[in-house]
Amino acid sequence: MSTSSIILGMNENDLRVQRTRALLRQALIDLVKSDGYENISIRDITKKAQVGYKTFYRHYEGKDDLLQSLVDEMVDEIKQVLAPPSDIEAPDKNPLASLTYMETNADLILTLLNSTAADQVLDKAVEFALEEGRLTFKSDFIPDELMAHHFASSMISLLRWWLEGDKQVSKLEMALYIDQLVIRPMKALSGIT
Amino acid sequence: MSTSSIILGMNENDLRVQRTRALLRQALIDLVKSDGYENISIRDITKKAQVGYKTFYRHYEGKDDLLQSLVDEMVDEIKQVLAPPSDIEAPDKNPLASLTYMETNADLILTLLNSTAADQVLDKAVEFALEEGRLTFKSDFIPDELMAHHFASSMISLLRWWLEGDKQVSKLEMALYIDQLVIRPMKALSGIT
DNA sequence: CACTTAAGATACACTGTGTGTCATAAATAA
DNA sequence: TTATTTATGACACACAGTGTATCTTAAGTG
Repeated sequence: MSTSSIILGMNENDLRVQRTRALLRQALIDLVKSDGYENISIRDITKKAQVGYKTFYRHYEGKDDLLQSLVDEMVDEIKQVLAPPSDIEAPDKNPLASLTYMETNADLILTLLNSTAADQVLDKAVEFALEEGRLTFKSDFIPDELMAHHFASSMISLLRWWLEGDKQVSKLEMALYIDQLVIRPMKALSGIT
Repeated sequence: MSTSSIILGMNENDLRVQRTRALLRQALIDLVKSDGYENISIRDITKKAQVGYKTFYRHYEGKDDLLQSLVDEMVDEIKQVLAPPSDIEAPDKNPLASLTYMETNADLILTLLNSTAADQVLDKAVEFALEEGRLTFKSDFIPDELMAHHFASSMISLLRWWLEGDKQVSKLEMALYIDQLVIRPMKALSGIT
C-alpha cells in the first residue's frame, strides 16, 4: 500500500534504522511547520534530527522522498479515520465526524495540502473514493471518475478554506456548508432522495 | 492591477528593456512547457532567451518573480475573456464560451495551474468573483466568500481534470458536467429557478 | 562476546544563485 | 546627425546546497 521509495538493502528491524528514520520524519514535520517545506535544506533536517548528513541519503533519495514517505503514512492513517468499520462516519454520510479529526490535526493537514505532495494526496483520495463499492454517488450522465474527482477535490478545497480561515467558522457550520455545496447536490444527481 | 514586482528605476519605454523582458517571458513559457517549471534554472532561461545571465536580475528578483509577472499578464487577459461587455458569455451563464478559450490555450493554462503560482490564480479568481455585483450566487446561509471560493475552485479543478485528460471529453460534454455539478446546484442554493 | 553493519566525520566535485565591475553597444534626446 | 545616457554582455567571485566517496567508530544483532 505504501509507495515510499526507501533505499533497499537495510535491515528494517534494526533499532538504529528505525530511530534514524523516526528522527528524520519528526524533524521534517517540525521544520515544515516553522519554516515551510520550500525553505528547508537537507542539512537543516539532519541538523534538527541530530543525524549525520550522509546518513540521510542512506535512507531517502532526497527531500521529496522523505516527504513522500510521510504523506503515505498520513494517508494510510486518514483512511482509517474516513473508512471505519461501522462506515457510518464516512465523510459523505457524516462530514462532522471527519471534520473532528481534521481539526485536531489542522497543522499537519495544512502542511500536507500546501506542500508539493498535494497533487498526490488528491490522486490518492480519488483512487480511494473509486475503490470497490466506496463511491456512493453515481450518475447516469456523469462518469464515475469525474464524480469521484469532483467530490474529492471539493472536499479538499473546502477543508483548506476552513483550516486556513483561523477557525472563524465552527465545525458544525462547516459540516452544513459541505452538505449543501457538495453532498446534497451529488446525492440529487445520483437519484438519492 | 498588475502586482509584478519588477525592479524599479528602469525606463519601461526603452526598446531594449521591452525586448529583454519579452524574450525572458517567452523563454520561460517554452521551457516550462518542455521541461516543467521546477526543473528550469535561471541560466537555462537566459540561455534560451539569448540574454546575459546578469541581465535577468536587472529585471526580476528570481524565477518566481518572472513567473508572477507572467501570471499577472495572463490573469488580466483571461478576465477579458470571462467578463466581456455583453456579459452573456460569463462562465456561470455560458460555460461553453469560456471552455473554447481554455481549450485553445490548454498548454499555457495547465502550465499555470500546475505551477507554484496556482494558489495565487485561485485567489485572484475568488477576488474577481467577489467584485462588485459579479457574484451571481448568493445564499442566505452560506457566506459570499465561501460561495465564491467554492465556485472558483470547482471550476479550476474541473478545468484541470478536463485539460489533463487528453481531450477524451468533448467541450460540449464538459459544459454539461460543469452545469450539473456546479452551476445548477449553486443556482438552486441561490433560489434561482 | 564476536560479528555485522549503521552511523559519524570529513573531503570533494558539481550545480546553481546572486552580486560586483567594467567595457561596449544600443537606444534616446538634442 | 551627433552627443549623451544607459541597458547589456562578459567576466569573475563568494556562497549555499546537493550528492558521493572513504574511512573510522559505535551500536545493535545473533
